[in-house]
Amino acid sequence: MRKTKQLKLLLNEFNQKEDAISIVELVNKFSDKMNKTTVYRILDRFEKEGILHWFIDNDGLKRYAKNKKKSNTKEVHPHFLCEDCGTTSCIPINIKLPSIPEYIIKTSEHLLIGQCKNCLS
Amino acid sequence: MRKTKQLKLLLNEFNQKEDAISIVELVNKFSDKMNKTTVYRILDRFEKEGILHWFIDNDGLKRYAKNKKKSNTKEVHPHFLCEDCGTTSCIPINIKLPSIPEYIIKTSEHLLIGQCKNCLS
DNA sequence: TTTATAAATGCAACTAAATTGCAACAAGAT
DNA sequence: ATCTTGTTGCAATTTAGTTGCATTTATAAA
Repeated sequence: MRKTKQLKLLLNEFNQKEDAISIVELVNKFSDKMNKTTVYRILDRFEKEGILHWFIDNDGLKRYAKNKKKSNTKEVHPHFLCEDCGTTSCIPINIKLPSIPEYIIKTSEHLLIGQCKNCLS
Repeated sequence: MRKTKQLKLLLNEFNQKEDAISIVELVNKFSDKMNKTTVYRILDRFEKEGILHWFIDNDGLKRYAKNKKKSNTKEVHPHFLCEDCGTTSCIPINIKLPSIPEYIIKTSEHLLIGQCKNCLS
């Protein structure tokens, strides 16, 4: 991966804050710095490289967040969406998956919705 | 709610099969029977009435499924998506939610992805 | 330092899901 | 049978995401 200006800007964004960021948010924020197509493509590359992972939030928007460890193995963890401030973040815990007879579960997505610590005070 | 022809068609569809159905699927299936806007609006009404509930699948598409009990209280249960046949269905079990310090969890969405019983045989 | 080249970007056009406003229609109450 | 208003159809619009292609640029090699 070439270290382009655009790539550095996006990488920096994810290093600044831990939260999951929607593509739309990034496209808007950097609309004067890079083309929206570029945002999509860089995020796609980051995901393939194991730097970011993504999930679909309850609005149907794709959100990206940093991976804790640089590994290709996708760690299953829930994401938390604060109804008040809209912040979405990774929750570093394990969800105990039920085993369902006659079904094979390969992966899963978990979105917890409520109020975050900032909005509770 | 008026019992229109279009409403009956959609209601019947959900009574026929238990699976969660994407709006896109319904719009296509009934393209000669009703306008796509009508599909969206009827589903919206069904949800408000507590007949259906919805969730976003991993493609970002909205899917609707029948509620077990006619109640406004949203029951939390996981949904299962079969990677092979694309079938998406409600799994009638309880997911044990972790309690996260300083967070309040009001509701949650769980999407399990793998192979369903039909595709395993 | 210059050159070559493949990766990356910008742009414009496009697809597809979902929404909106408004006129026309029809369910069902009176 | 008529009236009222909930409901539908239609066309236009919004928004997320994708694609093809020409241009640019990071970086490795000369």
